[in-house]
Amino acid sequence: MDKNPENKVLLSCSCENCELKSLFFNHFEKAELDKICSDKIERTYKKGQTIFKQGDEIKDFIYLKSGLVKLFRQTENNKEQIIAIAKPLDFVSILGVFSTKFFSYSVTALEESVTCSIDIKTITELALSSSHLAFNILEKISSTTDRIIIDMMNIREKHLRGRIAVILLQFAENIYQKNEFELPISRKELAEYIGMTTENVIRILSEFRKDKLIKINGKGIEISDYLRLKQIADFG
Amino acid sequence: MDKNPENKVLLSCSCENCELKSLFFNHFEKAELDKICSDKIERTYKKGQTIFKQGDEIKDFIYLKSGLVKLFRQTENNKEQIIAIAKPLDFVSILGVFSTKFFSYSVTALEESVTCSIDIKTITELALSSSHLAFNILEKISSTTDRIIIDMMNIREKHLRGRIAVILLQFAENIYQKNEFELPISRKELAEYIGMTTENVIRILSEFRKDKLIKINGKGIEISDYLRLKQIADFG
DNA sequence: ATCATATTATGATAATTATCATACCATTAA
DNA sequence: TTAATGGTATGATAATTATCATAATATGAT
Repeated sequence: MDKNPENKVLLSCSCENCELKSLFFNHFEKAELDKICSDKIERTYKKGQTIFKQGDEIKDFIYLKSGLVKLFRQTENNKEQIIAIAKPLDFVSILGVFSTKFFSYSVTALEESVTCSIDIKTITELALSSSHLAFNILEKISSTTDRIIIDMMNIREKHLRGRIAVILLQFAENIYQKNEFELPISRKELAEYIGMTTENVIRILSEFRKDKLIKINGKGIEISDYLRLKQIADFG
Repeated sequence: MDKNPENKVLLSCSCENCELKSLFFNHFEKAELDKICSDKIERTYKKGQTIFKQGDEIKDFIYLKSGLVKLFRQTENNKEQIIAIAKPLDFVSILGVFSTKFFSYSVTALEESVTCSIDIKTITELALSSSHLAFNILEKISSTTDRIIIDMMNIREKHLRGRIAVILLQFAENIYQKNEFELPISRKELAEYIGMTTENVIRILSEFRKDKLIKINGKGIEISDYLRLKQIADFG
């Protein structure tokens, strides 16, 4: 595949079968779709590469076609917090994308990922000319941020074991749809995600292993006792 | 003022000067505005009254005209968490209002409050026929939920003293725009808001009083040493 | 390969926070 | 009026979590 130094891959238009289309552009005529297609830019990022940084100007409306990315921010005291992990069909640009000029968070790829970007001016004009599009974006963005808020509140009320259980189940159920998966982030990042220290993340994963709730092999996790883990996630 | 048992007050239409208009309906013709006005319902709630409950069907799109309300939810284990405190011009229906059928949280008035409701079907139809409206709602809702997410993450990384400092400054700066105000919620609710126990909220308020950062008189709070409180909010 | 660095791992200890107990005060119901 | 209730207040103790130290393993760069 042909790559330029900026990880920019201009593909010939193939929006016909894109899931983005069925989510947002169903109400468009072919001519309008072609316009969007010709304006969109697909970019490929390797694991660890930055898609944009906190403080960057918001130039594009970005959507994840494939792969997995993390949204994170730097706190006032230079600690990192993971806000969310986005999977295909999720927005990468959510927070403030239509209400501020600069990103309040960064995004990096956790695995090889492909994004689809549309110039923010173009999508804004489109949204202002198509209420269906605006409404679809509204629905999608607000359900995403709602999910983030509810998840954060659920995590907050739990002790460390409960937090780890919740997050493992989230990976198994929402991201990989499997009881066996490779953690896409380090223990340190896991800690930044659910508000605890790296040492305690490691410690509790070890406990879970000793308690035969999970099997661990480096980043590989297998959930061996789903029900008990669920119990801990809900009440422990 | 004329009240029926359901706290419903049907006012003669006076949307001309309503702030809602300048926020969302600038692009409407007079005829359309009149339609909205005739459909809208204003309701007055006394302190402590419920506006809607977690699990209720979402029938209206609700907006706070005056007063102060709290948005809160019941966790799996029947503890309450305050999600946000909404002030005039804020939405009361944010989370999931266009993406789910039932409210995932409750709202009650913290002081005498007036809401303006528009039937959810009506506003949905309007949003689907006016991209400007849809876009304005998108902007407003997403900036509100963004604020909630960032605030929650800021609170999370802090120790108890920092959390109390942050929340006191939030009341002073965002809600009352004064260094002296009456707390609209109890210590217990404060605890539910920032994820700590009631006893520790009380304890730390006492500490702040002893350290001459604030003056306390029941629910009355006066910030005496803004700079030091700010310091604690940022780094303590 | 070898060095440097980051990640994973575990224990000991310190710091933070929650829980339990008690008391006082204000408000409301009987 | 008294009794009951809920909010505020404070101390003692227990539980939870973070920090510090150290080491083994893995990863990446040269």
